[in-house]
Amino acid sequence: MEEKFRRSLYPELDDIDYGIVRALQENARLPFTTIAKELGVTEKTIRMRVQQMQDDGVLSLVGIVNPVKAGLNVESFIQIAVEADKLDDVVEVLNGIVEVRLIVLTTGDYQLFIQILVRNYEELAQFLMKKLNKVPGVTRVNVINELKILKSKFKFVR
Amino acid sequence: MEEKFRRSLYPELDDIDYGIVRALQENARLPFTTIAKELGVTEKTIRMRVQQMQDDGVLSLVGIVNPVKAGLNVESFIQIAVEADKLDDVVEVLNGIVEVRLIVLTTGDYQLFIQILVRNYEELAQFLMKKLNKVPGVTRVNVINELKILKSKFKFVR
DNA sequence: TGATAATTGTCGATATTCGTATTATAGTTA
DNA sequence: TAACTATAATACGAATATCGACAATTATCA
Repeated sequence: MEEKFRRSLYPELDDIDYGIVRALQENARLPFTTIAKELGVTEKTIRMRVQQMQDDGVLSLVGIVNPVKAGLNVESFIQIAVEADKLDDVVEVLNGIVEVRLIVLTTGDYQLFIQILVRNYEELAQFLMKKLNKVPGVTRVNVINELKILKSKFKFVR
Repeated sequence: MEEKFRRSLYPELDDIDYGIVRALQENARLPFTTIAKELGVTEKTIRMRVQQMQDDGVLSLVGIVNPVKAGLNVESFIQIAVEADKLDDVVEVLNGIVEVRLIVLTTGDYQLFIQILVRNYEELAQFLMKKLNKVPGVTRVNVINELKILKSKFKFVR
C-alpha cells in the first residue's frame, strides 16, 4: 500500500484532467465550482483530481514573478566545461549561488548548462569574475547573453 | 490618464507585496484571508494588491504541468545560426512549431537559442530532420541535449 | 461474477470572496 | 499650514466557494 495509482499510470490524463489543467493554466485561482460546471462534474471531483495531480507532481499551482519587473534585467545562459572528477563539487557550489536559476547536465562539449538572472551587466561581470571563475574544476565557460525573448510558452495543454 | 502607477514605479514592491508574493509563490490558491491575517491587513487589501500586480504584469498565478509527467521526456536546447536577412522569417516559422517552447535572440556565434520539448528521441529526430532543417535561412544548428535537471528554481522572492 | 477498492456525488457547516460605502493616508497646492 | 485630491485601506453584509462525512456508483481483478 505504498504507492497508489489512479485509473492508469501517467501520462494518461483523461478528459477531465485536461479540462482542469486547461482551466488552471490560465488562472490558478479559478473556483473549482466554475470548472466543475464547465466539465459537467461535481466540485468534489475537481477538488480530488487537482489534489491528486498535485500529489503526483503532475500539476503545480504557483505564483510567478516576472523577473524583469522584479529588477532582474539580465538573463544569461552559460555553458560550463568541468573536470570529470569535479562535476559533483561544481554542481554543489553552483547550487548555492542565488543567481543560478537552472542547472542542467547536458551532452556536448560542455557538461553543464546553467541559466542565471541578475540585475544588470555589472552584476553579471561580478558573477563571472568573483563567483563562477573561482569554482575549482571549471575549465571553460561559454556565456550566451539573452538579448530578447521572442517566444515563451509554458502552457502544455491546448 | 493612459498609464496608472502605484506608490512608485516597479520594481519597488513594498513589504506587503513581497509578503503576498512569498505566500503565493508556494501556493497560488492560498486564501487571501490567510495572507491578510499573516500580514496584518484586510483581505480586500490583499485582493487589490494581487489584482494590481497581475494587471501590471508583475505576478502571474498559473497552473504548470510537469512536462515529464505529461509524456514529454526529451528536452533539448538548440543554438541556431541564421542568415542575417532571414532572421524574422526563421523566428516566424519557429513560432508556429508546437515543440518549440522558448525562442531567444542571443549574442554569440548563433543568433537564436531555442528550447524544445518532445516525447522521445524519435520525435527529436523528426523535429530536426523534418522541421528545423527545412526552415529556409538556417545555416547551422548546435543541439544540446538535456540529460538531467540538477536544479530548477522559479522562486524570485525569498 | 462477486468482492474490494477507488472515484464520484450529495449536502450542510464553515470559510472565503466580492462589492459598496466609508475612513485613512500621502501628496499637492494655495 | 490648511484645504484639496487621489489613492489605498478598512468595515461589513451578501453571495459563493470550500470542506468533510457519508452514501452511491463505478472500476478492478481474482
